[in-house]
Amino acid sequence: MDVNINGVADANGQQPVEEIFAVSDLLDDIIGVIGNDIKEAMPPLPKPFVEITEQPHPKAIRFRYLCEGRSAGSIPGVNTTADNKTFPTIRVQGYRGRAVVVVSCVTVDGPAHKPHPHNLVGKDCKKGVCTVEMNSTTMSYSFNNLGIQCVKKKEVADALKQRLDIRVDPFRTGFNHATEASSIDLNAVRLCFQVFLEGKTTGRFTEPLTPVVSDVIYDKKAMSDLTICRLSDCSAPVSGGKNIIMLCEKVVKEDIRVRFYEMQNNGLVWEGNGEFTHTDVHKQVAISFRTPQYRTQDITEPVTVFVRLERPSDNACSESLEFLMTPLDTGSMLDHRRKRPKVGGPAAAAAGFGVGKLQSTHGTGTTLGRQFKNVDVDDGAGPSGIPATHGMFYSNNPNTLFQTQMPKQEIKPEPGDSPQPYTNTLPGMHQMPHTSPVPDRSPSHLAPSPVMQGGPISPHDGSITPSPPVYTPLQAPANQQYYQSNMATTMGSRLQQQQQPQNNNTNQAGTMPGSVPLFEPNLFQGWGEPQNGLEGLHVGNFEMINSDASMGMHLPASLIMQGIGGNLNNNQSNSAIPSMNSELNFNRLSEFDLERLPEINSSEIRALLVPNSSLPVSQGQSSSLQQQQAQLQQLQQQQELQQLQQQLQQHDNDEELTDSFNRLSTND
Amino acid sequence: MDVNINGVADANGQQPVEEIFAVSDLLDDIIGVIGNDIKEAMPPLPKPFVEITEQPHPKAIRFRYLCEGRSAGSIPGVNTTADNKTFPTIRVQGYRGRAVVVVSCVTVDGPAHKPHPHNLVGKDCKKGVCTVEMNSTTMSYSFNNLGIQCVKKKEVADALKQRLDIRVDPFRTGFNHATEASSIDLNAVRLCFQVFLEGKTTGRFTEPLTPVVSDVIYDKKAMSDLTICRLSDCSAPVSGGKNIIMLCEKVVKEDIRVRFYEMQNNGLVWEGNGEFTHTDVHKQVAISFRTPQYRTQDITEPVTVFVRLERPSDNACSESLEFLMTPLDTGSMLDHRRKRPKVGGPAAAAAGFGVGKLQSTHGTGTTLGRQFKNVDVDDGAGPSGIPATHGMFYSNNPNTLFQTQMPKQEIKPEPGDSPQPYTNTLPGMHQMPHTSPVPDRSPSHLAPSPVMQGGPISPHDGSITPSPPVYTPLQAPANQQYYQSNMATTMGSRLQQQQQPQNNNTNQAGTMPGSVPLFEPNLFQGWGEPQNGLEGLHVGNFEMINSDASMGMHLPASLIMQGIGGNLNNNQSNSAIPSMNSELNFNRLSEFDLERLPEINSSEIRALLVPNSSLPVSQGQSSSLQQQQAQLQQLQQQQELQQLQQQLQQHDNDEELTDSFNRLSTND
DNA sequence: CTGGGTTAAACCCAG
DNA sequence: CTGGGTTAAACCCAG
Repeated sequence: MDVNINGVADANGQQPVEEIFAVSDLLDDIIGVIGNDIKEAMPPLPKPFVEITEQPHPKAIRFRYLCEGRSAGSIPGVNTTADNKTFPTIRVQGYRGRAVVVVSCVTVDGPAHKPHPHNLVGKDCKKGVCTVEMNSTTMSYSFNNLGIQCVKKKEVADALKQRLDIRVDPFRTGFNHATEASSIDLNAVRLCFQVFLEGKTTGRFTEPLTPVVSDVIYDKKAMSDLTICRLSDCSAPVSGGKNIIMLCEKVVKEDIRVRFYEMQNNGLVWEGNGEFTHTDVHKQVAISFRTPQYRTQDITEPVTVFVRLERPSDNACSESLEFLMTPLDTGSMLDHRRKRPKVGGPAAAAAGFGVGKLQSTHGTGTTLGRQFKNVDVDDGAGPSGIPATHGMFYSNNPNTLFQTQMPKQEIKPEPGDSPQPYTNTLPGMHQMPHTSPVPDRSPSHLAPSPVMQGGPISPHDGSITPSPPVYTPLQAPANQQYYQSNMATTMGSRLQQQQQPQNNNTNQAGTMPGSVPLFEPNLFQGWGEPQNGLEGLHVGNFEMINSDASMGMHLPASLIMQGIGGNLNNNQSNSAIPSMNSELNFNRLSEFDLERLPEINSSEIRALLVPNSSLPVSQGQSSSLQQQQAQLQQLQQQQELQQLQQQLQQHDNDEELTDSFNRLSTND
Repeated sequence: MDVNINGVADANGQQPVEEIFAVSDLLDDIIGVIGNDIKEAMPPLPKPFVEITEQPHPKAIRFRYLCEGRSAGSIPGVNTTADNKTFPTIRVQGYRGRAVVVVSCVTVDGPAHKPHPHNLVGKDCKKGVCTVEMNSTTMSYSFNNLGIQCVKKKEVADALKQRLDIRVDPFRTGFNHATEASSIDLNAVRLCFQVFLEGKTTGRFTEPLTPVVSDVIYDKKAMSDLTICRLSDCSAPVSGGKNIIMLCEKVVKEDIRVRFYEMQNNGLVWEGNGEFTHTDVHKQVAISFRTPQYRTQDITEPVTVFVRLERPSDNACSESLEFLMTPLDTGSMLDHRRKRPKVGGPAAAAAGFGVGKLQSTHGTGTTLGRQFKNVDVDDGAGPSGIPATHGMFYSNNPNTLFQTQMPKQEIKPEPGDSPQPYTNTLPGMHQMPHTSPVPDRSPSHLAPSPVMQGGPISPHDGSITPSPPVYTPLQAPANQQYYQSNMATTMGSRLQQQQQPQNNNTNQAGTMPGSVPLFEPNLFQGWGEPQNGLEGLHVGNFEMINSDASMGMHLPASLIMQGIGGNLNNNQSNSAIPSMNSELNFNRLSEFDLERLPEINSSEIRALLVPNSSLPVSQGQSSSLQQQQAQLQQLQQQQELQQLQQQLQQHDNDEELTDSFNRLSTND
């Protein structure tokens, strides 16, 4: 096993970060030297853990249905930009050596995240989960082709049954939730990363680390931002009551507000709501409302205020548009008719003082009010002109963009929703309010050694993400850490995130008091299954986790593989090989066909590879030529569902399944 | 067989109509006396025919999917009102006696209307077709529970296969169109009525009449009218260019126009279009546009014009709203600020002269512009205030409402699209431009005999629909008959309709030169099937047409049944029985179970009753627990489709099917 | 091929 | 239960 003594981090961070680098590097090296040999001899020793160094982007992709018959795209990293694409990335801390990662979708709600029926699809994905071997030197992996293929409601049970079959249930929640598909939010998932380290036997990945879940990924389709597309008018008299139609992206008529407000010296000096009932919301995409009365009727010049959409349920809001409150005495406006008013920017230009003639003097016929669509994350200079993060309007800060983009379901602040650090740790990272510090856990290798940088596995491996996160906590006021820094600058939000409670990571230490006992020795073993026999099963390719053969496998932790070629057994040579070459080797690994691997000699495994179409649930769903009456069909579907549910709930008692497992575990 | 000599029609029509009554009644009686005995001996004799006395309402119901698991509703008659519900009704002319009707959906395009995959569901419907025995005295039937259950695109082929199986293909078009499901308009159907008269053998309905198709029925869901819901403003300066947002029902952005126009003394004096591109159409339900310049800038008082939506592809249009063109010199408007302008009605009240203040002085916060939704057909006093049918604006006539409500597909004028007479015929009825007159075909019994009126089968049987049709031809200018009367009154539009070419009815006479040979002796026999043997098959219940046993039946015309109870064999007694009683008996007829009928002794028929799930097409569509890759699944679906298509196209060569038919036809 | 708008299919609320 | 609005699932266009 290769030990990298190069502990000097790249000078790309602030001073405190670099100090950490040195310490963590040292610890890491020690672990690296001592290595696996002593790990098992000393169980209570600091355990390696997984961290997410680049979170998936919360809403960059649309979930795709299987029927769409196309790539589901690749989830980008949250810090992705046009010229620097990033991807969800994890790293194992406190360990060097071979390791495989199984990525699957889990439900948003934690801490016991349930298997989510949606499937991961892409290069290394089979049966809805992604399985790869990490770069065993950088101990990092960047998932650059992970798409989310959504299942339809009717197929939730089937999908979860499949997950059960491959025994992917990171938090051992079981599959009872398959019973009530409607309870599962199909518009949001988290990625769950389960890392398995190579154990005593070469090629067998028997040592599970605590699974780590990502931030929430929302279906871009389901979740449209609050967006004002157009206003029929950008001005109204101070007296209020002017009828205005606003075109917007999809809103929920019972949960939307048109808010007017005025800022002065970064302070809120007035606010008022557009008046409308929910019958005034047209097809979810337009609102006709009457303007509120301004705080005073006594103005002689137009006053610039702002309008935006707000969603009461989660305090989300749209970008703010400028809006002109005009004096009551409109007689003077004739003077302004042909000249642009001085106040305001483009909004004022289109304000028109209520006289159509003015608007007709500029504009091309396609501009009406202002149009904002697909407001870019990088658009720091938003049109609102509101100072970043102040009072109730902090979310106009581009850094808080994601805060304004929550799904329509009421979202309650939850520790797991807090942003994860997307990069290295800081001293306070493990000092969560509700968990004990872990003194012997230290981050290591915040930057890869020069020889590894831009290495073959992933271009983003080991790069300390240089750009700041562009989001802030979902519910800032509910966040204890939030007030530690009221700097909304890059550094500020970065610090803030790094000091967030790390609910998903708090359980990394198996010995941590009060934490969920995720490190019980038999945690990742099957439920109620005998453990004997499995140790002796050699599949020869970790790819097997994704093949049908693994369906009968009893421990997701038992990722059993042999080295294929010298590359992956020898980290040193791996890192020295030109990137293309080693990448190809790595890829080829996942393309191996079970049939072509001579190492496999278990006919039992092959037996399991035949599709289990004999299960009653797969029958009867066939749509035959006879059109069935609706009642009959529904009855059948209910029966199928019940059967499926029984399988999911009572799989331990299911003779067929148990038999398969028993046959497998007593084999080889 | 009963002969009704009572030939005096009810005096509910115009004079010319009554004259026809007398003639047709006489002929009808002759036919009734001579009866079936001589019919076959003298083929060219006047043949009985079917007429639709009440058309189905073109857009009253929404097609429902099977999966919606609910009643699909009942298609009302076109003349239905709140206190006088009507239903699609047919009548057989020139015949008295037992007859059954098979109703099925056919495609809109004629004259060779193809079987439409959508299914009829309701009381007497099975396998997607409705089969009832008519009242053998009134020779009329009112279908009061006919719903349309739509099939999804993917199941078009299956649905058509089922129609093939029950041999319902009124115009013998075959089922090749199942190959290209996308070519079938799933948002519109026609009802096709196939009447079979009792032949020589009692209870066997072997004499098909020419099938008759109804007017088009559109899916209410798919076809929203052009409707202006709101305008952000109802006035604009004569200079034009004022930005206005209009909220509307779903429109197609490439096929919509906002038309302004001015009427004076029933003449069009100005028109102009709202300026917008299709990026200004917001989510199909809102349009932001700029007002056109008025014909003159030189006005001192506001001028009332109209706005409406127009769909160029089919010249459909919405109701018209009033709109105020305001003088350029807005200085004077200060004088008007607190008083309502004299011109115009409600639109003027909301006009506001471009000053928000005015609007705020009235209105309640929920009214903005004007709202028009679900404009009722009976709303003769529309808000447009435009005189009926004049110049290009004839379609503001409430009588032309349906003209404004065509589906978005480009609709070309087609003879078959012309409205059918919903009641009795006029002298010119058969004198179509492109078909020869049929001298020996006469309508008969336009009104039932007094004893039958309000009879047991349907309360609407025999009533000469008293109210006028409320629609006009789809493409009035393209209609030759249109200009024969420029009265847009009730009588006028009625006359006009009655003089329409009757494409669907032109083929009623089998001897008509140039017409499709619909009365070839073997027209309704199976394709390429031997005809022998079938005559001898007694099923005992015409219900069999809807049972699986009939799948093997070879002639849709061979509706073979025996009388059940004395009622139906004796028309006289039937008509004398209290309505409930005979209706119940009639209903019970359709509830008979095959198993309970002792008459049946054909094991072959029973063999056919097992679902043909062994067909390859019904397999493989099962969604198994194994999530298949999209490509694989698509491939399989294609294969299934191909198999199905082969069955549909080459069913004559299909051994399995042919074998069934042969077994059936050589049996009993 | 992708992103993303639109239609067709399901679902479900309110009367 | 009905009518009919809304969501979820498919489809498909434009770049």
